Amino acid sequence: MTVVNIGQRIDGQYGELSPQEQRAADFILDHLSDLAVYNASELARLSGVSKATVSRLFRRLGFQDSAEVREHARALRSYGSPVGGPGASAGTPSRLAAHVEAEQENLRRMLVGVEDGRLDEASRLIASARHVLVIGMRNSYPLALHLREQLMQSRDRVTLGPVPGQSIGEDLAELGPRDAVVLFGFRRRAAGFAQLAQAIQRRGVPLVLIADSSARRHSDKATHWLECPIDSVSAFDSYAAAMSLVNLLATGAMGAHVRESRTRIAAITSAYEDLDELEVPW
Amino acid sequence: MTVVNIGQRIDGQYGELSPQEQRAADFILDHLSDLAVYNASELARLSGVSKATVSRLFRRLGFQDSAEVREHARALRSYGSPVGGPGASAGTPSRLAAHVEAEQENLRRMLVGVEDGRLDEASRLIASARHVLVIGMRNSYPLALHLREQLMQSRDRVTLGPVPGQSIGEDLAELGPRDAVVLFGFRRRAAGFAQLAQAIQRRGVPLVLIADSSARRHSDKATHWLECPIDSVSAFDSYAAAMSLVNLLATGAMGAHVRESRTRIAAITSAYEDLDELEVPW
DNA sequence: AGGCTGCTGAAACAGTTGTTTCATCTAGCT
DNA sequence: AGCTAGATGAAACAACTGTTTCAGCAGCCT
Repeated sequence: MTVVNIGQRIDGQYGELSPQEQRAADFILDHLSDLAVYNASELARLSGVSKATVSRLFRRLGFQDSAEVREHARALRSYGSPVGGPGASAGTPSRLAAHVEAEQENLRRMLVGVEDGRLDEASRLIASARHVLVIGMRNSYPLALHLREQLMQSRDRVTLGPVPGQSIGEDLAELGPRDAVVLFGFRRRAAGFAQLAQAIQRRGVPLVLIADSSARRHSDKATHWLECPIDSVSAFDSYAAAMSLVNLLATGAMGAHVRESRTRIAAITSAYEDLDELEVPW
Repeated sequence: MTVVNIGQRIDGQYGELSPQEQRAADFILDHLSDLAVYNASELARLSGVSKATVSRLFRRLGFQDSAEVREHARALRSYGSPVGGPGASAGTPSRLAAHVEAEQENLRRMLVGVEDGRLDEASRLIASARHVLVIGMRNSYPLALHLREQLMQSRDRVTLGPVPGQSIGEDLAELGPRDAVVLFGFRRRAAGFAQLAQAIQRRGVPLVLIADSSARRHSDKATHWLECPIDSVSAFDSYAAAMSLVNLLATGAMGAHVRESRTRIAAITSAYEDLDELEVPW
């Protein structure tokens, strides 16, 4: 069974629609991807017809009422691929597609939560801090590790904690207001996380906290709070969006850094060289 | 002038919000990118609070009424489209959008390169191997680390190499045709990569090779070749899609594994428990 | 011209949404 | 225990939304 979406329905009977109905239909077609955002009254107002006409149009298109259209529009909204009906979901391919769709949604959400300048501020902080300490435990550790490596491309004095056999306290003891800590705090945080965040705050060290929504309660201890979803259709959380955020942060820090450092050229060049570097012959 | 969006407003006073208000705020944060789609009643229903609470929350956040929130949500929604602000775009917002778009493209390509059964085969191999050795150096190391942690959720005998102070040769010496190696080989491979791959092949150990296109020349040494793009608009490669692939592989290995192991229930249960686990009190 | 048909928006109306009020409840305090 | 302050949802209500009715109107045929 193929789902016939509203755009197709309009195309199918555009000719039989009355002039005013066509006007409304035009507007709908022009805002298909946004449709869920408008209600029927607005549709009427924005397309310059009466509410009555919109109401009639929906009927004509085979919908029971405007609520049905709304519902339909929301189903459309999660587009990304005009994936087949839900029936096919049993098999492998759509399981993978669902996975990818979830990732894309995570990316979108990550972006929205970060694009209002937070990312830039955090980048600047990291770029200009005297010393940067990156902390991540358990599932957050690979992210911390990766961020540290990337930051090292454009600045020095970036350390990773905790180093085995040394407490974080020791790392922290050397930091002050002119330094910065990047703390990853994704779900399944180790015990002591709150104390750690608090200790950082008390020492007056600017803190960039990167975590999923479960860490909101700690966000007040951070000077910069970057929320990143890790939702997944599988039993494991997915850190793809987080990985993407790490890239953004490292990139941003490099960009911000170069403005105020004489190492600018060297930094950029070396990073780009890395990119283009030919494989070493073995 | 920075626009203070609703997400920031919530973060700014999350602590002062009442429990129910936090509940509603959580829902809003989780649907920031979608916010324009919901009206206040739905927000109330979906987040499990009364309409009154939602109404009060909006006030608390500095909005006149829900109409203002709606308007605000629509303004937010504008990302992704060429927002068009003439000079205003100053790079930042669309730079981020471009980044996310590149990530999504990587995800799609990763999926296409993997959904023809390769992933399933690799998963089954990993699930049924006697011993699994996961190897990743440099930029691939965080991925290897993460994969190892995830695989440990559903099976034992998963080791990570190389361990500092020990050569990979030693790890490898104990492996044979009934074991498996997962080798990450993303761009900027260390010298010796080719020899390593060859050594694995010669020992007859099944090899899952995960890397970007630059490693194609090594793909013939692998029994399972999973290509994953890491293209990025920035100076750094992005491992988001790779991270996503790791999730798929770990999930698949768990799924394949349970079919032939009595630890099935335990494995699934523990993984799901992790998911739902309440935060430990600190 | 007259009669017919279908399109249309104004208006009436029923249903829904969002705000405010109010009684109840809870936690903290004495 | 009694008291207080804040939190909360039910309910009342005002505002808005969407459907239906209805009268006007334009086009068309005879």
